[in-house]
Amino acid sequence: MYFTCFNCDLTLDLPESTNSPREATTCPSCNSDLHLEIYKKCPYCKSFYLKSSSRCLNCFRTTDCLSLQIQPNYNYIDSKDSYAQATNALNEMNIIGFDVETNGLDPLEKDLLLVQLGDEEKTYIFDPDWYPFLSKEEFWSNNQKLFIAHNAKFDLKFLKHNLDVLPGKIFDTLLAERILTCGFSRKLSLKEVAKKYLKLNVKKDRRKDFGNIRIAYLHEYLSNELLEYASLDVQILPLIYRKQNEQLLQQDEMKIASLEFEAVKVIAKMELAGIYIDTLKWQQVIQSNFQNKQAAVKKIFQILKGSGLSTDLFGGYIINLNSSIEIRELLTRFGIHIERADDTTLSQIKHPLVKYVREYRKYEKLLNSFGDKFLQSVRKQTSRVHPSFQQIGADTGRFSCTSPNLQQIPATEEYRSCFRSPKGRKIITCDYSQQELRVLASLSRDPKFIKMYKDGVDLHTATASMMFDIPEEKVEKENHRKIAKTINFGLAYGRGPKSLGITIGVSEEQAKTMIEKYFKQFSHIKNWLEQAALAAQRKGYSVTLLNRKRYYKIPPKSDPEYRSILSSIGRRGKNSPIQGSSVDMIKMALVYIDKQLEANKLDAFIINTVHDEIVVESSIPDAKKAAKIVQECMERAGRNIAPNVPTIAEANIGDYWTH
DNA sequence: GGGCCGAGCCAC
DNA sequence: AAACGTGGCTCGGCCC
Repeated sequence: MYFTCFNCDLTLDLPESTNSPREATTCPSCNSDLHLEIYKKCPYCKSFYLKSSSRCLNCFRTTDCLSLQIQPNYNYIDSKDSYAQATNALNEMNIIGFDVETNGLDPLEKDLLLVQLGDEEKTYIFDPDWYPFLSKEEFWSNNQKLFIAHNAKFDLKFLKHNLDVLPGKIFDTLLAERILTCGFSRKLSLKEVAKKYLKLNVKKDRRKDFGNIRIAYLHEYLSNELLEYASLDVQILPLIYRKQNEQLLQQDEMKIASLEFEAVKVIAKMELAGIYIDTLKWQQVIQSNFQNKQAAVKKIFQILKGSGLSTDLFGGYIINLNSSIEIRELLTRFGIHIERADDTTLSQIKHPLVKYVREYRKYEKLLNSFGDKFLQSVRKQTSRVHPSFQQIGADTGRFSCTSPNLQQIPATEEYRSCFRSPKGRKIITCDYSQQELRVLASLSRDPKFIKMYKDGVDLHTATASMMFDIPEEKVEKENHRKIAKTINFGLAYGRGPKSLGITIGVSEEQAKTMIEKYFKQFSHIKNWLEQAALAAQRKGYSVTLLNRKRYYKIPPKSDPEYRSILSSIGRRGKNSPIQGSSVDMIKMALVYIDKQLEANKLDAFIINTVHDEIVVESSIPDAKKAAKIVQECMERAGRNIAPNVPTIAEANIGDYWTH
């Protein structure tokens, strides 16, 4: 039995009979009599991990991988009889593997070629002839049945678009794997997952096989081999499910998994719905920012000319204003020496040239990231964009978004107003008020912080009043309140005195004093943050209010980066429960909203979500009702996740996405 | 001509 | 003694 001293990291091999790990055993190295925990040695990577843990936190392997032989076995449905046989069998199954084959990734542009349903014994393969019948089957919505899919979002989008049905209960083996190994690994493909749990080598990606098939010639292309592989993909799903389900129970992550499995349906619908773009307005914005950029360029070259230095100061070619190297070089010629040419550095230099370079960059960035290229992802027929959300994109549980990333649209009316409602409809924007700070209040149970939220006072003013010990009416907005606000928001990031000092323009020493004043008032927050950092470093993971876990790779003490990695884990350990619990909350809200809008048969649907915000498109007559539902659902999720702190969501009905 | 990476910057 | 958390996109610059 191995023990590790958390004070000095010495690992001891002690006899099995040693009593409770928490007992005051003295460490022979540092004499610490605390912090001893029993460790097991991993048979694969030989590292140590907590005895109570079900898997090695270093390599994440379990010792109970099974080896199995599995033979493809399928029924290709080609008659009324075989269809009846298949649906009878499916009606009897409680665990149903579910997969589809398509000739492309975009459900709005490409075809659903096959739908495969079955268990580990047999797969029933349905071609498009059967969709009209299949769509009427009631097993889809039967809550006794669990549909197992790998990356269900993909299959659900094609199913919804072609058959207009969605399964009631889903288990997504990709999401399950992400939950189980969050922060440790991103080996999420079916191939990797099958290898891990079944020691099975699944053949290559099926997409390439089906990619070129045109639906009219489907039958000519389908070979036994193709169908066998399509069948195997389904047959292994229930097997993987059983293994992962057990792991989820062991790691106490069933609750968070159930939430993610409910949410995946909502995300699939949201991606299909897309968001309407006023492309004309978008082009006008591009035009105006292009002119702004040109104006900055003109100013820059005027200054260059006026300085006596010509534009060929780079050996005959004109300076590339997009190159930070060349910008730095240029500034050197003007007697300005900088190490980095980023905006924070440039913002401290008072020089007209620098001013216009910053101006140029600003518009160049907007034109590049939010220019013509963005319009390419707009679907011409409908003038809508259909971005791709990664449901657990960040290790904290947050969504990430691509093609295009709707979570980084500039928060200005100029850009946001391009995301509008089509004619005769409305946009509802609803966001949580200070979501992360309220979550921190809930996590830390700080009585003063919670009271401020219960009293509904201005949080930053009230914290300023307390930390500077002055009445609220004496709090200066640009001084005390600003400092309090900066500290409040910095808490969730593990921000230190140096960075705080730079932001509010005081010395590091002064910043340190202010943080001390702050923590003197909010000692529970101080304690919680410290404990969260320590827990992450010691246990190797953080947890959210719904027990979502994020694992950390703890380096060996011999790692030259050991100290810096460990403090990084400390900061992430502070941030992850806050950010992650906020994620739990908004995902729960998304599920509630989707259910309520449907239950009330409203012509309204979710079109976007950005961390603490949900955007819904609605018909005009339903808008008020929908907005009320959105707000209520968000607040209900707040009460569920953080019951000890009031959660406020603010809804706005308008013609476009507001901020 | 494509892949990769860091710099820089957009969001919350 | 420090050290601001989570992403995606585009570009320059370098490599093969």
